[in-house]
Amino acid sequence: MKEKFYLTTAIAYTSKKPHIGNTYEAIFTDVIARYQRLLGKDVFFLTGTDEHGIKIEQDAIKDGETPKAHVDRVAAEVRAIWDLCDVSYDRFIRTTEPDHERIVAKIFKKLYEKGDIYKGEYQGKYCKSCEDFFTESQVTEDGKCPECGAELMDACEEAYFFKMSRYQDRLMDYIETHPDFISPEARKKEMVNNFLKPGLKDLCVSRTSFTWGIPVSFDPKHVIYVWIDALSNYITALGYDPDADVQSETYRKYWPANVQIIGKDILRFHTIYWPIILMALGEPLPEKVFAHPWLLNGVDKMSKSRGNTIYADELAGWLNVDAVRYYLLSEMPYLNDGTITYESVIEKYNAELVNNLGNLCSRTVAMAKKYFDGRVPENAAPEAIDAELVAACEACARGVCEKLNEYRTAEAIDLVFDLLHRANKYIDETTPWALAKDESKTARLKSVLYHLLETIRFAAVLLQPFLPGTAKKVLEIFSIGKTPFETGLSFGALQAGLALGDAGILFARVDVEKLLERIRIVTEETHK
RNA sequence: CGCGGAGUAGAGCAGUCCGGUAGCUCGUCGGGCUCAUAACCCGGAGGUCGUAGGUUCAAAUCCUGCCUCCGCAACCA
Repeated sequence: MKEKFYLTTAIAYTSKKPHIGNTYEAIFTDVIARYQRLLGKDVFFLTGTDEHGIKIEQDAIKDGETPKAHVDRVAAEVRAIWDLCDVSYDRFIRTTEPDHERIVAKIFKKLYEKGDIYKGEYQGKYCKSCEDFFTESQVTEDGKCPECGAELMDACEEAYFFKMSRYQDRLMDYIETHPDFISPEARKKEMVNNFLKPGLKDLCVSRTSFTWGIPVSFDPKHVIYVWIDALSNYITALGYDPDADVQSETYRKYWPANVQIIGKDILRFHTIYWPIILMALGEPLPEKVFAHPWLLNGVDKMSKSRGNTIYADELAGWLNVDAVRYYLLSEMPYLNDGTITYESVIEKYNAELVNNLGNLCSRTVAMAKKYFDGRVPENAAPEAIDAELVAACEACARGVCEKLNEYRTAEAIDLVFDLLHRANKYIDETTPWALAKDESKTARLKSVLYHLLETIRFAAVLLQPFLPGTAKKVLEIFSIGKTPFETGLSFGALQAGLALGDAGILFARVDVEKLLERIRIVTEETHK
């Protein structure tokens, strides 16, 4: 039986259309999902949308919609962007699905009956104009509303709380005995030092200040607050039921998750509250929670109010999907925040996709057509330098797998592009155009072209997780489809005599200045 | 002394664990090549490796102090 691999993204909040930073998470996770499938595993990739809460209620009113219409619209936008970006999820869950709502209500009830959830009072500050509650730590230094700056009034609201402290020691044990559970390492220290060591406070898990949520079944003036609702998606999507004697086949097969990929902003919820909820339910914990950094526009955090938001679909429209994927994957650091600007995306596109990858394919296929009538020649007269190229391919394959196993996608994809650079250099070293002029060197010319074509095929196999669309096009030159790593990463698999397809133009060159100008004009129009 | 990360060429980064002539990409200057999408390949210029000390034959790398920037610090989706 195939080994399973279950991975999830955080679910996107359907308050507004997701920007490129949100999209990064889906693409990053997609790379891991595709990689695991190419390794031959039975992968289940879950993503979706978080659709309850006061913000959505408010945004819907602002847009003159019902909350339901609002989340339907935004969820469709999220899904359209994920689809456009070739995010190969197996299931797209929405927290407004009846099955999810039903199970979450049951989970809440079960935890209440176990005594993990109790009724108490939520102490806080309330802003009349924003109609929103804030905690002491959220308000401004002089005690004003962090949103609008107005005076705040003391407020207290009846609410249900989760007894976090009850599970604190068990969670500490788990973190200590599973050193890879919270990753990267620096993030683990933040969680342990800031929250666990000082001692956990109980978590407020219900609200009465809004109604767009899942009602507490035994006390319906309360709705279940985001944590239990949203986090549970990872198991409700698999058919988990807290009251079942035997869990569904899907759940038994895939849970616990091999990795849950999230943004660093919601680490606490996924490494403290979520594991504790699972412990309370008596379910196993995920193997790993991986927190990725953020993507900043220049030095600023992206936000609609700043007008500096970049969207994946717009960017893909200017270039193409794999240009977006390539930029995000190669430019995003492992720990620190990454940056994105239109200019940097276009420059990277020209330098690597057009000049390195695109041109390598173009020049190699052109030579194969010219010298060998578009057929793969045999490796007739190999020399030492060819072995170097083969060794580079094999080292690249090993390196890509090592890096992907550590979720270091930037370093992994860079290795492939290093290999492509090596292949371009090999052309200069072997000067096939000179060999072509001397009939006595035809055998050697065959070997050179064979090695080039095989390197391109090899690189395309490795590019499949990162740039699926491009990899597919390149593999089509060799008349092959999706290729698992096990069979694809063996240098020499390419058969002599094969008729090569047409490479065409993989990536068209872009004039940076002209395109930036067009983008500037159009974005000013649409984002007014 | 709350916890943690970072300061390396004009920009963006690697190297620091296991001290030994400072490296990569972009930009810039020059050369080569002509198979290719004016692409590709080679070379030059450009850095007191935040700062002050210490250890050492030798420090970007180890130790100590200081400066600067950033993340986290409990209900922010």
